[in-house]
Amino acid sequence: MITLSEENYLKAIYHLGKQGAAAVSTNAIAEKIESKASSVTDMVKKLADKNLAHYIKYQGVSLTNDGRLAAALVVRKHRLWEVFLVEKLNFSWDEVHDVAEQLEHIKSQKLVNELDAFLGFPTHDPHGDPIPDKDGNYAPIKSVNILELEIGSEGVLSLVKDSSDVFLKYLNKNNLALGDVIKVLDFEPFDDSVTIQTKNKQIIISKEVAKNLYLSQ
Amino acid sequence: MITLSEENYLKAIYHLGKQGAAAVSTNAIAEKIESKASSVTDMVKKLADKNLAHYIKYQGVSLTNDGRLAAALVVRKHRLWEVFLVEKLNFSWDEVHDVAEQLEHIKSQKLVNELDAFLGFPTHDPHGDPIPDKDGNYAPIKSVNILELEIGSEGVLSLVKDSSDVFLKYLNKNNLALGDVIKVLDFEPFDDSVTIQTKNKQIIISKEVAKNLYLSQ
DNA sequence: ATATATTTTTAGACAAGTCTAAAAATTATA
DNA sequence: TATAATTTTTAGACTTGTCTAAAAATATAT
Ligand SMILES: [Mn+2]
Ligand SMILES: [Mn+2]
Ligand SMILES: [Mn+2]
Ligand SMILES: [Mn+2]
Repeated sequence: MITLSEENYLKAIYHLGKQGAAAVSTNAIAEKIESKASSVTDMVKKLADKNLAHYIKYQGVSLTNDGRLAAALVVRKHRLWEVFLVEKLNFSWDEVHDVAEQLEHIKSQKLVNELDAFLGFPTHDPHGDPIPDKDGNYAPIKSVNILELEIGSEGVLSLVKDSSDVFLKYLNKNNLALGDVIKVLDFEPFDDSVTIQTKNKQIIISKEVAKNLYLSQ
Repeated sequence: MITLSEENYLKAIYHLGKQGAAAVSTNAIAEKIESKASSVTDMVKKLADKNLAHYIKYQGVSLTNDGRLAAALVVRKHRLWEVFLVEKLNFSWDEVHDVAEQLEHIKSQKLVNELDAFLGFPTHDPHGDPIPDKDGNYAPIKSVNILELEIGSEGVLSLVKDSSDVFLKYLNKNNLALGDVIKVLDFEPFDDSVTIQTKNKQIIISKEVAKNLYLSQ
């Protein structure tokens, strides 16, 4: 049995492991999970004892196959619940995260799979993140960050990397939503801001914002 | 903030308080919650400290208004989730309890109220139990136990008091479900068993079974 | 290569929730 | 009403998950 706390650590390691090196550092986990390095060390030992993580003192952590599957299944639940909240319960995309953080820990195979079916087997959550299947797999992400595009190129906004409500409210305020067609008009060398066009309107977005927007096609 | 454990104790006291005396005994709570009397004593002190329960040493426990509302809201969530699982996710009535035990602790006002609306403001759960509203109130139960009826009287099965999967599977096996029209044909004095008719079929049910079946109209 | 800064681990403490065993209070019985 | 049985509480211990402060290891900079 994997506890709620263990699940949160597995998920943190899973996410940190994606965007970076093979081994994840104690401090990185502590920051992500808003705890302290010493707590992470303790927990990581437990995960290693349960064969969910590889751990070498001072060398960082990585997930075993079992650990990665367990983490992916938590992420699967998180994202399916987010879809449920938005599609069925009138939540907006900036309201779902905290509730999904609770719902992702509910233990019931049948519940997850029936929920998946009820939602029509969605492939992405309301923020464009892919939903792992029961084996923890998902289709590779094909969208590319705005900063890597050429001037004049166009695409559909299909993933926002930051799912914090502050960022999502910013997007709401600027009338930007998943599915919008966006055209890159200019890159400003001074501050790396980007001018984009969407819905016949031009707006300038900062580098920090651009870093979180991914277009496809 | 009320913890998960505190919610479970509140619920136990709430349920025990209904079908009996004003003050609930330590042992009764321990049995219901499958813990030990000493654990109950500890927890009950905490509930009293938080003004959720009235507690006098050796004299038992009862809920304050705050405690009763908190308990009713947990019960509300439990029953709404049971309806969701049966109506939307193809669970049968003997599969919902354990999952609802987890879901009832999810904290989100919006979630509960949107779920309620999504389900069409149901008044009863899949076992016929009433669903409290946001103020913890529900319409008084008007159904009456089979053992209290006269021979020849007829009614609709509208509440099963025992929601354990063993009992519900027994009902499934005997093709008895909520909404069935049932007629009382005979009471056997020897063992208090009851002969009933439903769907043009006669069956004999034991006293233990009859105690859990409530008919309305 | 050595000294300094940073990261990570260890040691020890604490809160929540639980348990067993013993003591105290209440209730039942003779 | 005195004694026995039962219930409830207390005392002390244990687990999980967390923290702070100090020690140890690793990384960085001269
Ligand atoms: Mn999320
Ligand atoms: Mn998301
Ligand atoms: Mn139930
Ligand atoms: Mn029920």
